Amino acid sequence: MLYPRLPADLVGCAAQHTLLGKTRRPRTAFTSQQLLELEKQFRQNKYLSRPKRFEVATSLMLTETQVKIWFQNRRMKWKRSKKAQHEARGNNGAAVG
Amino acid sequence: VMILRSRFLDARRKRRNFSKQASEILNEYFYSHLSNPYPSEEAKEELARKCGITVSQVSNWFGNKRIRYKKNIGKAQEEANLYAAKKAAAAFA
DNA sequence: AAGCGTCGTAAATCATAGGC
DNA sequence: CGCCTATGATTTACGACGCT
Repeated sequence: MLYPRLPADLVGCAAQHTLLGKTRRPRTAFTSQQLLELEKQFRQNKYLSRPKRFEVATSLMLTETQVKIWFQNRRMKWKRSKKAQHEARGNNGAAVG
Repeated sequence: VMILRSRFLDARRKRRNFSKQASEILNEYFYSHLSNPYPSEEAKEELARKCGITVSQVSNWFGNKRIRYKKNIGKAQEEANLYAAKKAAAAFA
């Protein structure tokens, strides 16, 4: 079902890891309240301490792993947006080609 | 309830479809690398330049394409044949 | 070893574009 | 015009690998 020869492990694992006994957590739709609080925490700290992570996870009824992953993803998004912003200044009207 | 997530945060999601030519370039790359449709960072940069879009957009395009191709092999096969034929024609020219 | 970091990705979902 | 599918972008969740 996957491409015959992918970079080995890249997709290979994602496709059938269920055979390893683990089940991937279904995609959760975080509530706006959860998102609001997570964003608020992120504005204060880009990285969460262990105790803070527990506190946030508990109050939002999420697992600590979900909170950890959310922060990891949020940092990547933050980085992308900073990069995009940076690039947008450099050319200020200049064409690419 | 939380579906109210939209309406204000999503004005950013304005998008335009890529040009016909850009789609051609991306599809040609995809179908000529079907056995490993994972362009390197360098390849993505070149595709982005040729298509006049960003590297992130190239990544998005390949992510969407891989998934949607797998989800409909039969239908996509026609597209694959189309591009294979196109490639063959180009080889003769 | 444990554990969190980034990077690249799958898959689901969102929101709009565009055809009819 | 509204409905519907195509399509680009965003959002969760991981595997691989890094470092400490």
